[in-house]
Amino acid sequence: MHFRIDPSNGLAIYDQISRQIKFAIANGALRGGELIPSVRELALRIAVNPNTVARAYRDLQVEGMLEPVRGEGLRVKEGAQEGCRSERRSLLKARLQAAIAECRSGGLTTKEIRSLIDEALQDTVAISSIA
Amino acid sequence: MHFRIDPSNGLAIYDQISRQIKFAIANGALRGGELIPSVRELALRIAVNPNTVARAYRDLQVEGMLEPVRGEGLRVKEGAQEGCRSERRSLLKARLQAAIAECRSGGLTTKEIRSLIDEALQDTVAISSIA
DNA sequence: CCCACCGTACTATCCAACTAGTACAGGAGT
DNA sequence: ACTCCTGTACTAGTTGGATAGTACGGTGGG
Repeated sequence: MHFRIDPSNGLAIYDQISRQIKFAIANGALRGGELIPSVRELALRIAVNPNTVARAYRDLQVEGMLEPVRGEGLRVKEGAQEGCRSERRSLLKARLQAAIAECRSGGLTTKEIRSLIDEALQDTVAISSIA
Repeated sequence: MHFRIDPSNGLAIYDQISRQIKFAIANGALRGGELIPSVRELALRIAVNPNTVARAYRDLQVEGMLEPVRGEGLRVKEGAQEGCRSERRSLLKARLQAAIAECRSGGLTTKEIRSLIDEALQDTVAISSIA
């Protein structure tokens, strides 16, 4: 479970946290029944205020992805993976749509957009292989 | 010159304004020597505070895209198009890269990302043909 | 000359997000 | 029983973005 928080991302930090946890559940990095990092530990790890992490966890509970275990922490709900997979898809699609819509309103043709996307795909391959 | 402002975009409003003006210069909707809409007029049109528009205009002056004309307003600088074109490219590429990077960190394969992108490209075609 | 408009500047206010610090009830492990 | 850790709750302060309102110097046109 590795986190990457970017304060200048536009997205609120607690949103970035909850998204990344959803993604981790979606791809099996976190499984049903497994305990997630405690509020204080995660806050320390990603250098963020504990309240911000708690806010993300609360959101995830409301959405039914996590459940509390008395005295131990928060656990990934059994069967949360399907929900996370479909939500991951729609979240990421919305993000791609927004970026592409801005390209269109900027006057780029579909062809030009495709070429930009190909560049970006290659660049991000390079980045993720470094990291 | 048509503007579309989305307050929940993550981007600050003044950034959205300056970006869209750069894009308009890039694709020739605004040409060198042409006066841009006044602070007060644009603010009224997009239902935003004049200060916010003024902030965007100030930024564009600092970046060398606009120049003041005493008593008349702000004018697109002669030869600003090239700069705007290259900047449009890098701004949009950065946005696409960020979206794709989030897909990758979410555990999607390049193939899955491509399929999502194709969907998004189709959807935004539909949207822009409506608008 | 005068009025309308231009950009610019400034202060005050509001709000959401985030930070900071503290406190509390409950269970685990020893 | 004691200590440590868990989530949760609360107040207070900070920051950045946006709003509201006002004011100023400069210019164009009637």
